[in-house]
Amino acid sequence: MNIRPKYKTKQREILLSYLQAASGGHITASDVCEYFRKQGASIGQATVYRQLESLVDEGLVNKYIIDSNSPACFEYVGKDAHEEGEVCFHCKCEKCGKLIHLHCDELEAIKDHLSGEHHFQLDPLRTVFYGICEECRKALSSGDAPAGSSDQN
Amino acid sequence: MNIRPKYKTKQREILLSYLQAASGGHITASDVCEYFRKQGASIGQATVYRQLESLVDEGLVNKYIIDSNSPACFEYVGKDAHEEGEVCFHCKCEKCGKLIHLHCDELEAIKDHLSGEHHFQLDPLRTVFYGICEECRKALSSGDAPAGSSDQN
DNA sequence: TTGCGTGCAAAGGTTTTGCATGGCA
DNA sequence: TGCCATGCAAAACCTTTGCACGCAA
Repeated sequence: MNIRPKYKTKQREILLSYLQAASGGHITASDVCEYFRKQGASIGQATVYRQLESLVDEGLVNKYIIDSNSPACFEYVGKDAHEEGEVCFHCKCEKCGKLIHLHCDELEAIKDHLSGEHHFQLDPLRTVFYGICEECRKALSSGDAPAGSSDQN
Repeated sequence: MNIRPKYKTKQREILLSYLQAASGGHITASDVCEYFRKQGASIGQATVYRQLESLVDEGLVNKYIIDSNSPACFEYVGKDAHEEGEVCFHCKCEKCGKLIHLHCDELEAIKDHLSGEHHFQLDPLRTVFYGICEECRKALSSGDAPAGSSDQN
């Protein structure tokens, strides 16, 4: 939550608009670099990481760490969501690696439960539910390997 | 959940007994290497990672990722918890690194909820709730940094 | 003009991989 | 004996850092 002076640079604007456009999706640092390349613009990876870090500090962007050896994901959440109690949970399929994005009151309730009963202040931003997604479960029960499985991360 | 043939090697046994002895604590790959060195035994880091991966696959050990650029932590959870329907959830304090074990019906209920409503089959063994534990929250709200803060892997 | 932001390249650290050897069953 | 596990070293990977230059204010 470092509020430091911010210049309005071209890189920051493009990055921010990209994140906003992809709102609800998950973007990695290398996605950002690729996007800039496609736009004909260019950016150094160091800048990407530094800008993303700033945006996370400012609360405009969330950072998710799904697995230790896959790159961190970023997602634009905006100022409102940050100030609101807007909570978002993530489910990660252990089989196909898919990341599912959930807004759900019942899940939010566990936040209160953990806080009230277990005195633990849940951080939904960092918490990822691991398990098996619908397609993979179907594929598993219907015999064997799903279509494009075998991946992971 | 790969059940592959397992040989009972010296390295595996020492590693497993170390993890069991440190049950409830969190251990990194380099901790393991150091432990072997102290024991007069030796092990290659590749073996450490490979064994840990196997143990995680078997459900004997859980893997926790606290921060993208700090090493992953491992913890022995045992076979019983895995084979029984006995569900155990883990809360990890992002501040002090403490790992809290929870047996709780309400948390188990989210398993059914995710399955019923979101068609996602939760794997409690892999899932870790991240957040702030009671002591750290108190320490944070009561002014500033807690006693031995600033740590965390 | 000031000093933050940028870019390049190199470093940092963790984790993975290839290949020959050793050891369990 | 057959195969898996091991160990070493090197690679791969994401991310951070140093330093000089460019650009916003």
